[in-house]
Amino acid sequence: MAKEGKQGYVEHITSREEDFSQWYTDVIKKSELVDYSDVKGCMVIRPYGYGIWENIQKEMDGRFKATGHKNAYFPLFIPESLLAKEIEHVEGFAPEVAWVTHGGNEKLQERLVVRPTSETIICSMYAKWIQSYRDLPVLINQWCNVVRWEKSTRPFLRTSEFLWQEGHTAHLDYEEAQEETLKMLGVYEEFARNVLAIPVLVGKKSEKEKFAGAQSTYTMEAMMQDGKALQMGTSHNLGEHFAKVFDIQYLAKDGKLKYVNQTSWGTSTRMIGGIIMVHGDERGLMLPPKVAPIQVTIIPIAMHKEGVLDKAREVFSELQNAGFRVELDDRETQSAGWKFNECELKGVPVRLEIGPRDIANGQVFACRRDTLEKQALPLQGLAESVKELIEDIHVSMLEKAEKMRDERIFTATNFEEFTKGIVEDKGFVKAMWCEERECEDQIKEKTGATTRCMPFEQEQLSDVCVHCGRPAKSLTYFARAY
RNA sequence: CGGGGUGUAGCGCAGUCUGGUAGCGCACGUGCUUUGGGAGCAUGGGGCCGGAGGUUCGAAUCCUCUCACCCCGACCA
Repeated sequence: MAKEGKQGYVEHITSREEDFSQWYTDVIKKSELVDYSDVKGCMVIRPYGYGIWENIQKEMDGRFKATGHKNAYFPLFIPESLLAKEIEHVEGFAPEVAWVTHGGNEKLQERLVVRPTSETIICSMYAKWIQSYRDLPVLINQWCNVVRWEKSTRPFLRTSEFLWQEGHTAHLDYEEAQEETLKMLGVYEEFARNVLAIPVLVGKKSEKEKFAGAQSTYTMEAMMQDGKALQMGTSHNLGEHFAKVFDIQYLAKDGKLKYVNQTSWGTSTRMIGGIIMVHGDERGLMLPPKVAPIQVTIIPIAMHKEGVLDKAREVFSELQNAGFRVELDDRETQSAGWKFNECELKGVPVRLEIGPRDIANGQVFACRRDTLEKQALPLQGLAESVKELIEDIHVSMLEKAEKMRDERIFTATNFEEFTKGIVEDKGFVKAMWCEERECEDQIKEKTGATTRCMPFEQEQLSDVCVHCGRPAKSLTYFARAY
């Protein structure tokens, strides 16, 4: 933010309290994460924004390798007949698929859909690949783009085209598939916490909210600073459903022909939207150090003075060799103050200032993005202190997000409390629920909230269903959602 | 698809009510001085006012029709 009365400030960001939605739009544009394209609902991810995605990919892919998954690639186009094989699935996605009707000037015999997800094309291949129990499990992931022709769109949160990873596995039986489903949900949860510094709620989706064609869907839900929920990842146990449709059978040890049990799980560029809405503040982005494209920016002060630039370059090399993603901002065209503000807008975790005064004292001046606290760090052992600083930033960002989330989770044992939690306090509400669809619809209509997830650890809050008076079955989180 | 808004320089806007041939801030070019929280002075370049039609001597401004985008809802990672 600019100082009052100071001429020449560049960016103004709408206050979060004033208009969270506008704040979000301002931040992503002004920090150069994305731009709007000419095609409605498609975003241009600029290099700085893509850098976050690259780091997410790297971190997550490492985890997939550790759990034995391999990457592969399947086609962008899916023949209509293939998609249409699974009726529940096609009904779930039909309203939002993009069709290819022509190849060059010729009309195609059969229309193609641009994949909204790849279950069908992958299953059709699995049917060929899997013959025996010896071929199982199949553990494959793909990084790709998918297209869903959404009616209304928002950068990162809901775009016509988005980047994601989708894991597709095939297993011997239901139990093994279930284990895989929960294992990958666990991987996502750990990733969100340890990489994105976002604490999530995990649990099961209601029948209404579950994936088209899945036996059961599990989710991780994060709370944004305006109290709305963002689904940041899902993991589905598909059971034998797709196997029966696509005829994926194997010969078991006992000589019987059996259907495989499958899972699929995915996370997308939506997570970047989550990072922005969980951590950002009045100055702009605040990136968790593990995904920040630039972890440290070095800003030389009074660059023209003897030795300043040399020392800055020295520090740059030292940190780079120590493995940090570091940038030396030696542009002569911008003033130091301008660079400070830009760093904050773009959410760089650590800013180092090096000026004549610091050099004389054998130190650099460090400012951390999360608290904006400044401290002098001795040049001696700098890489180590920066490492500690960065680790500390991650921890304190996570703690802050955790506090923010917990403060806005309310418990309701009747509908008055429920409405208050959703409408007035604008948060998540924990309540007992009868698991009836009708009840879910009424809640949506009256409060705007949807069921987010049913947690694994069940506790008994009240015997009365929150709304409709039928016997309560499950503890459930409700919230408005993005 | 409903409800609300906005289209004027690269970005953000004023001007529209009450028609008179387009202005401000930032950004950009050049020169000098600056550089520890968005620098200063001087000087310069850039717009057929979203599009089409109409009214008028004259339209950014009034009328009609269109197109695009944004926000809030219904649908979704």
